[in-house]
Amino acid sequence: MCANSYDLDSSKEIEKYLDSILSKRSIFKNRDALRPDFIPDFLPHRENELKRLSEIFAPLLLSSKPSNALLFGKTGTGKTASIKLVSKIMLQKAREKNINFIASYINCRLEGTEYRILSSFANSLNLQVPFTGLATEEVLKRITSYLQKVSTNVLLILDEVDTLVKSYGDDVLYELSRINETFSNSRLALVVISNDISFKDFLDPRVLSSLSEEEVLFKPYTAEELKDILNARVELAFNENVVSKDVLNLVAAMSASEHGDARRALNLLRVAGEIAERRGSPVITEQDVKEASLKIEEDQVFEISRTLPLHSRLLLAALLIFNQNNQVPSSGELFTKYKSLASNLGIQELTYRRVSMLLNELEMLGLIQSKVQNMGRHGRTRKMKIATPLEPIRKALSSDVMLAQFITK
DNA sequence: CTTCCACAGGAACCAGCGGACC
DNA sequence: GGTCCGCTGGTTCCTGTGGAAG
Repeated sequence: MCANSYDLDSSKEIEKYLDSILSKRSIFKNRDALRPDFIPDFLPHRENELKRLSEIFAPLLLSSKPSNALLFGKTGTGKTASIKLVSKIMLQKAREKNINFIASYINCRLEGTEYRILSSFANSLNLQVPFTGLATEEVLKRITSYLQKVSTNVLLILDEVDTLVKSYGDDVLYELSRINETFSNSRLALVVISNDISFKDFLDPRVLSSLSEEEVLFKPYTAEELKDILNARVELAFNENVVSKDVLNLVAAMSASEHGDARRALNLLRVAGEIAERRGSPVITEQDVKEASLKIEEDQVFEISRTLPLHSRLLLAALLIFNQNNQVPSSGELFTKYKSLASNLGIQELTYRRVSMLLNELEMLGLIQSKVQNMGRHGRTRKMKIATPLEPIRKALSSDVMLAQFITK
């Protein structure tokens, strides 16, 4: 009985809540237009780059071998969007004219290893390859003999290739860049995208010369350019008069100061929209934008800390304890603290060497910050501290049953 | 000027897993 | 069923180093 009336009440509550949401006119027309994987048909301020790219790869549709290309630029400068747009249009053209054409997009950071990149490539060619068990060279061999057999034109896009090169070297790039020599019936053009120009230093000169037959540089957007991009996207994403000029300027200015990253600007706008929507407001205010900016950072920190592996979380907890007492520990002191937490929980602690690597990873994630300090006779050490707001970290760690006991309010 | 600390971080190696292939 | 493979997540061993103390 009791449970029943409870159910009744809460279902009424939910209904009321849903009604109130549905009755409100959403400020969004198409929320997805602000998502990072959305590829618009119009990319402002990338006209030159788009033209270059289509010139470079047009020969593929005439079944002749085009140059390989190297695309550079910081994150959020439109590299991925541009090449995806070009390949999308090439695909349409190829279909119209009945030409064999495959565009294969692979993100090297997400795939992670040489083997997975090649097997993902194979799968995109409709060539089934087991996800483990084969030698990497075997996968490559299967790909080449398949391409020899089917006779097609392939645009292979390797995004964020710097992460691959830094941990595995350029072997795969070398093989792929000369893959055309091994078959005569197909053509393959390689597009390599990197956030980091210095990655060229890691390449063998032969690989470099083959990859950089064409180079396209993507400059960061200025605040003015960001405004145009936002404007174009606001029309797709929001209903009329939701985003004022002032708000748009603010978003553009905030993002331009963060290296002209369009992806982040769009994300900021989306989150600000969601905040306004939840508030029941018909328009986005500057306050919403500021709140959104804070929320984005805090959510990121929370999510990263929550999903860290056990020993990294232990390290973070140890550092949090120091920071809460306004202490900035050395790496050695932090290690000692970490060991005591671990033994407290009956967990086998890792070696100092490994811990040192985990700390580096935490620093790469932007969670912690270290400063080398020389103490002469007393050696050299890194002073460690948390580099983000403490609250989301505290929240993430105390939601962990095991760690909660160490985290004080 | 030399010494020497408290680490940083590279290199090589290992165990265990899931899986392919013959 | 034995041998090979890639990959993760470690360990062991080692060399390198800035600058205050001596």
